[in-house]
Amino acid sequence: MTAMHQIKLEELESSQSGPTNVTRLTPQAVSCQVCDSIGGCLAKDMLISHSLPDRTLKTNRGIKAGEHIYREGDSANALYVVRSGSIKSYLISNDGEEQVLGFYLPGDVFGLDGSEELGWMSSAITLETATVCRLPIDDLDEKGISKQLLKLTSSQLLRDHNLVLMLARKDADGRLASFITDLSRRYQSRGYSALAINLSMSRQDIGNYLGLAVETVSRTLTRFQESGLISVRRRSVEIIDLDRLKGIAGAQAWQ
Amino acid sequence: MTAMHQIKLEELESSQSGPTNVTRLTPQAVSCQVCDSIGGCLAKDMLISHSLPDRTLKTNRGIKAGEHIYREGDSANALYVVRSGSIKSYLISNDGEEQVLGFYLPGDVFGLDGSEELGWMSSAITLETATVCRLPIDDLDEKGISKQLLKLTSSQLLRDHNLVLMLARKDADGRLASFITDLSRRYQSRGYSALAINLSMSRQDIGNYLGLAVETVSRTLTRFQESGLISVRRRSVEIIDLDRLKGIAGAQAWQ
DNA sequence: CGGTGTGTTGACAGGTCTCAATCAAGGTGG
DNA sequence: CCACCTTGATTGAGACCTGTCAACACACCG
Repeated sequence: MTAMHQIKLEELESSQSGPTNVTRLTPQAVSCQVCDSIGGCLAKDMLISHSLPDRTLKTNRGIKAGEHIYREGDSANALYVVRSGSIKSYLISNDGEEQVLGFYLPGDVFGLDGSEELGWMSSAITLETATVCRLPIDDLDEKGISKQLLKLTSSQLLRDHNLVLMLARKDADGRLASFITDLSRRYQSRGYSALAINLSMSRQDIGNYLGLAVETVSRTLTRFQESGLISVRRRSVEIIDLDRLKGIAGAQAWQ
Repeated sequence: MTAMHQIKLEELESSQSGPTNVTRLTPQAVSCQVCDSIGGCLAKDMLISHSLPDRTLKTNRGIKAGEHIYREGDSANALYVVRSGSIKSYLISNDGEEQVLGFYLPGDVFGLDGSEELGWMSSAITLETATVCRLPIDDLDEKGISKQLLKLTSSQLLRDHNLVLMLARKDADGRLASFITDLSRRYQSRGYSALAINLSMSRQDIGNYLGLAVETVSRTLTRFQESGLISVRRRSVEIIDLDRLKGIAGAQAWQ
């Protein structure tokens, strides 16, 4: 299982060690200290506050779109932080259907839903070229880190609870409005524009995530546009009336 | 915040220190070693494998129905294990609506969705007279326990993912069938009957949990009965055709 | 006995899914 | 360079499931 990841990383390295890597300014793996991540990094805070060795955090650059970071069942021996790009988390139910569980943006921690013994409960795949940092579990097993770990996992649980709240209580309009305003909020908190969003996921993925048919996603977005809420052209969404959109989004769990 | 719990426990103690407690064979707080819990106890395994002090685990007996174990926002300074009875976990969205997140049966660990800093993300309330064990976080912060912690939290995440899967992909029949077969499976694994279930939660709670109107819950259960799948009379459910019920329940995440 | 909370049953409207066709964009090979 | 195919996204029509509103039945309890 560990070998699988190693192979993946080696493939990446070799695929990047062509004539092009002469122009690369940063090596494939960089240390935490020199990370230029915008908007802070949970992992960095965690490492610094526990003065863990710098080797703990390795960054893998340029993972191509559609590559897996880990797969369901792999022995979960690390946590990950998104540095650039976006990641889709999903599971395959025992009847073979996919269920999208969430999307991770730069700064997000993912990979918490697994253990060495039971393996990961989900798979993680890049939606576009991405950079992720890897924190091996073995390096995290220091005294005093349990509380940090519970803080991370409870953030993930809050995320899931918001999804449950959405699926259980909202109609298609509320779900799409929540989805868009959530992306807007998260991008803004990372220093990006709050109103110009470039979707990295397909309508299929959005519908799957929100428990809606693709047709409903498409129709609802069109109706939002006709109502002057947003302007949408394929993967690019511009928010025109954020306040009204938030109103339609409605309830969420207290953050 | 911690005071709130202390008060609650003291109230419990005093409310039980009447003439009746003469007949009680066990004290209000018992140690982990003498626990007669059926079907194993995750907490016990955890304590023993890390040889934590016995004082770590205290049991609170006879919490009355409708009492809170903890509330949203309280500083999360402990994990809990159900010893008897059943617990409902829920949150209040920022528009004041309740969302039920899950039900915990004897042996289940709950209270993982919180941190000292951010507080609990949900509330936990007893659905009937219950006994729970309390594991203070401070006592869990030993070297080598991170993996155990991740195993517990990933179990909780699997639970949530199954709920998401259900809400996103299943119709009313599938949700109710899943709900019943899940209870059946969990009761069986704890040594209880797999076919005779006594629901501790109201139709309201079930509907809220499954994202359905109470009327739909009622109607669906009636239809299940008419189809010879189950026999239902108020809170007691008898499973007649478990295989067919599992067929209707359909997909779930791999356990 | 009435009151209250809980659960059941009925009628109806409406939102969403399914099935289908069409359109736009990108890639491939001749 | 263009025809062709593939994939993703949009739009339309109809059926069906589920929510809403309402009335009623049942158990529990003062």
